[in-house]
Amino acid sequence: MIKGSLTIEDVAKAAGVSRQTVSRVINRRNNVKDSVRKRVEAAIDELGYVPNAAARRMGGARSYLLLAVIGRGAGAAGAGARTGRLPLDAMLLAGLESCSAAGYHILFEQLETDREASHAQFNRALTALSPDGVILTPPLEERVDLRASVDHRNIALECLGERVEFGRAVPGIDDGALGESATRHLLKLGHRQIGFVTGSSDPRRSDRRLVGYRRVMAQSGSRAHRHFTADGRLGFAEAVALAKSWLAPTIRPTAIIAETEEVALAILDVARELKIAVPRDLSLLSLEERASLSRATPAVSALFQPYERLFRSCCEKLIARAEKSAAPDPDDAGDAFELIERKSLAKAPRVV
Amino acid sequence: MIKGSLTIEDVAKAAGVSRQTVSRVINRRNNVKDSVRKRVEAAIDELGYVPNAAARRMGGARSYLLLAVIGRGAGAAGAGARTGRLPLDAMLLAGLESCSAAGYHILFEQLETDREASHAQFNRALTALSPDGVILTPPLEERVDLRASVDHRNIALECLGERVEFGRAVPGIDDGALGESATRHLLKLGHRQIGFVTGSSDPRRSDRRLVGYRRVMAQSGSRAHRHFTADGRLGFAEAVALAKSWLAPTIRPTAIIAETEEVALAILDVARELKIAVPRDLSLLSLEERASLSRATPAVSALFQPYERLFRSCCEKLIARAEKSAAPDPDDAGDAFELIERKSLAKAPRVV
DNA sequence: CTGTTAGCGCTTTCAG
DNA sequence: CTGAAAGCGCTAACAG
Repeated sequence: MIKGSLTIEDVAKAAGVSRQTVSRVINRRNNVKDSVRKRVEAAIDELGYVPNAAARRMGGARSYLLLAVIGRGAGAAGAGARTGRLPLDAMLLAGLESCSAAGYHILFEQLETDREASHAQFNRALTALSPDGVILTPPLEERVDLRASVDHRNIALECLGERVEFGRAVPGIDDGALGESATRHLLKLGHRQIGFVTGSSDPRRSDRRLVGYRRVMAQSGSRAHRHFTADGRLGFAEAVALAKSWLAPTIRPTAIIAETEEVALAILDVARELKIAVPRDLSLLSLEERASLSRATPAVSALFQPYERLFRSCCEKLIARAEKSAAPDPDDAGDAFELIERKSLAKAPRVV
Repeated sequence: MIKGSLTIEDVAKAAGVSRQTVSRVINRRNNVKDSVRKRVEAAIDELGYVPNAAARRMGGARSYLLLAVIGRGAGAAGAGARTGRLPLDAMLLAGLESCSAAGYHILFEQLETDREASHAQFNRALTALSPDGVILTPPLEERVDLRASVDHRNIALECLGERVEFGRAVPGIDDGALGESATRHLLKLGHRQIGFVTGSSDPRRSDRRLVGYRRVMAQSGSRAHRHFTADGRLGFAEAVALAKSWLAPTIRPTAIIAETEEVALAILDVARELKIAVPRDLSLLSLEERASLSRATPAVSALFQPYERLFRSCCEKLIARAEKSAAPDPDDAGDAFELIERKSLAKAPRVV
């Protein structure tokens, strides 16, 4: 049988108080006498009462729901994680963890491609669910219309990361800094001829990374970025061809930054074929982290954006705001990027 | 400003009907005159009205929510998909797709390890969310206590796949059949000396697959399964050692079934080291599909369970039940397993 | 500190 | 076929 649903009323009766008092207890209000609170808590435990989320929402309070929005082409497709995309599985798990700890729940919504249609879809989700917070994942943070919708409904919003553009802080992961950071790392190892191979599924992000790379290269006085750079979005085959055209001549890069795992692995293959020893003759750095990099020979180092951590942090901030509690310690934000040093990085060879 | 929330009442006024009629229209009841229905629909469109899910639930109707439950250790951890686990990202995307098409939403919940605690957590989620349907993912379908909870609340339940055990159909993916199927495939290619290397994170599933393998091997009259089988759960290092001990001697398997992508890649490495040509001298079949298999040399074939499709099918069934509409065509269930033939399979060599 | 009174937005009755 | 009434379980806003 369906048990007629255990309600706040049942608990109130059992504890001999009004349901409002029970409500105060479950919402951790501080205006309840300790002895009463204990009595109520005991009743809750004994009956196994759990407040109903929908009813709470109806009461005019929070919905205890967070909404994470992803674009088409985010995450994996088919079998295994595709390259150049969001690590959805890790993000989901991170979200579940931070939410369940606080009694929240997280929902995902994947937006259609069409701009207008996706906006409508977004609005629909917003009003149907009335979440307490929304997370816009890359590259959706650029969608001003979506941000406006959230704002208009007075819902808390978070995006993954933040960067400075034209002197202003804008939401979104700092791809430029990633490009810079990777380039600097290689420069520090003595490399001057550093190449950059794109491959991400999002050309705008590729461009920003490329800009960061070029900036640092120019500053360093190297001109390699004029030769060893691919401008457009590259498929796997083009990446291979490009790598070959770079690595076959005598004057070639001593280090390459690969935007994706796939491209990194492709370059590794090309190097092996051309009998260029990695890392002795060629250093390789991937801007995307995947398990397969650690199993390659040699294992490929990666400098990457901590999506999982960023996502978790978004959830926590949103929950904190909803609970009106202090925001989680910003100190634990950690580094902007994570570096996993494996076997593909070495000092630049003496002779180029 | 918060727009005072567009309600069913507003639509009713705009269309000049009672809110009950509007309710009937949005719930696709058939007892509404066509002209009235059109008027209401026009009003809905014009105002951009979207029914609030929480309120609908409160009205005593469906919640339009599906709950997918996963165990600890499911899905990926850290960067990139771990091996021997659920392709969570693909499942999430599949779920989002089938749900959003029907106006539903799907939530995930990851259960703690402890049995009792996880049961409590499950119950909490169930009563807090009151979902219209629940999906138990492997290996949770074995948890009788969870199934009972769902049943008790009269909530629809689906699990990934179904198999026969002791003559009865039980929920859960048919791992035994996967083992059998893989073995048969290799047998058909003329192989007799077929090895099986485990590596899954779930020993119970490994065992079932192993049993299937052994059954078919025994039927075929081969005794290879007595020699080329690993019984326990293998880590990567052990898998490598095992593969070496098999492949070094003159009498060795001509084909190996690898339970995970990781193990498959390990065997590939060992074979290369030992100068055993794949697939000429050794065929390799992975029971797990990952993108990296396609990029290995040679690319590794895989016979695997269609988690994504199964998950989607669960969502669809649940929604159909909630809508009391006919269940989706069972014909489109597709094959039990999917085979991706790549370059690692060949006929058995003449001489062993 | 505690209880009372109103709803939240929708759907189930049940009458017309 | 349509409308009116009642209430889902909870929480704001007010009284005490």
